[in-house]
Amino acid sequence: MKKAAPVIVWFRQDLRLNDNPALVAAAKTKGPILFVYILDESQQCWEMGKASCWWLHASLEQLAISITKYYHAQLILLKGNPQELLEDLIKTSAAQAVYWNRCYEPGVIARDTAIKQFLKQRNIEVFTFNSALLHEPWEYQNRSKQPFKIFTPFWKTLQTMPLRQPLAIPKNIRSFKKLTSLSLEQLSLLSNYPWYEKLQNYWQAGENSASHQLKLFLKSGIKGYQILRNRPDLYNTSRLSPHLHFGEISPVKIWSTCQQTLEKDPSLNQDISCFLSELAWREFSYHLLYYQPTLPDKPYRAAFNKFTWEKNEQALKSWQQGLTGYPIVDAAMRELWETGWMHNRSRMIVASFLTKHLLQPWQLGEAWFWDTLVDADLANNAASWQWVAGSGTDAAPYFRIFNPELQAHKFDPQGEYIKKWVPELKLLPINYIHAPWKAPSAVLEKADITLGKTYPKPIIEHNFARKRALEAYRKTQG
DNA sequence: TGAAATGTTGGGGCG
DNA sequence: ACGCCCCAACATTTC
Repeated sequence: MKKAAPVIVWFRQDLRLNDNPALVAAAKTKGPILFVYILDESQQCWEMGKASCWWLHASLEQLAISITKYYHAQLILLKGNPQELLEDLIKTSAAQAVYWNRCYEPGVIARDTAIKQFLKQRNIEVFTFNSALLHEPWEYQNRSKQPFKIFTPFWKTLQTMPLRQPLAIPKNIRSFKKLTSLSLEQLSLLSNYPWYEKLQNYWQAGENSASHQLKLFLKSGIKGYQILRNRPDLYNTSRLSPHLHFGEISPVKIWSTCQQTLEKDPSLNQDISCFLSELAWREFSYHLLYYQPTLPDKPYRAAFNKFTWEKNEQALKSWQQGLTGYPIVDAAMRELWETGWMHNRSRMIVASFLTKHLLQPWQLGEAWFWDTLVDADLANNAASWQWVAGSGTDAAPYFRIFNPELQAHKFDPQGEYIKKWVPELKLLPINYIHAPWKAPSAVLEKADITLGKTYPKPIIEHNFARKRALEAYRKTQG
């Protein structure tokens, strides 16, 4: 029998061996496999944020370990222009086919389409798969065969669509020997200043960790999720977002594990359904981005093109640094800076504050999140900012302006979230911790606080901001 | 996956 | 006992 030709498995945002369709398909060829990751420096796609770079570095390290452990093989690391690097690799290895799992950022789609065409012209086979989504963005259709614009019918449709089972790690594959690779350090994903060391206190990248996190969540976080997911002071969200973004775990795996958990404990029905609907929001974002490639830059609804934002560097900076004088906003922004992540309720509150209280363009908030979040994801980030700003489809209505003080009382009733992230307020009694500007001077003094010195006065007054936003937003109607 | 303004109701104080 | 007012509690409307 003729010996099977070598094949390339090109890892991208699928940094796992479990449930990896491209890897499974490549293994079936029986040819020796080259495992490759290419850091794209061809400027064709959205440049990664700094927190994402840190995560990628850690995730690649884990993937390389897994590949060594399972296959006694090496993950080849490269950087530069993917098309040129693949061409070189094919020349030196005599590989006959390239396997990859699809990505969905508009720039990446364009890049991959070109590479696929380029390779096919050279008689190299290309096989691509869905590993990152429950269903392909183009597989969702509403009753009139159009893309969805509203979440609820999208979610209903998703639940009726048959879903594949997760795939096991392929065994007994042959790996390609004699390779040259850059070292992980040579990818230069980490900056010289080790700011990111703090992130190591909160996160462990890699598919083992992702799978462990899912188990932990289903064991101790899912019960009561429907209510408790809104509490930034508690640990009741899955925190799987960065793992999902880099493909360390697949949504198919999450879905199927949830179904298994539900079978064991039917009383979790509401909570699991609610959690899966959050996964569906992720799908919805990808669906929107696929049909609206300008989603990250331009308002979905054209009426917002003429919106009169009040650009203000100082206001933006106060928001970024967590110095707005509104404890819940500041706690959230500092949580982000410290951990590279922010609770979803907090994200809504700070996004509402930036776009509505401060009237800063949502793109500025989006850019800050892009740089600082370890789970920064083009589709989710863009869709979510537009949702809050009101410029998206099926968005929050323009008049929905969060009152930071009320939100704080509702979702951080004991003030624990504030105490954790805004420690200079920790001595304030609960009835003032969410609104220190209301505290009598004796109370402030006792709590060791001087407003304007140890903690800022509110940079904007709520009622004034609310009315100003309503006025500005009203013009986008009709 | 709001908040604020406005409207309604009903119990209690009081003349 | 009755009408009147107050206002909390809840409901509805508006932004």
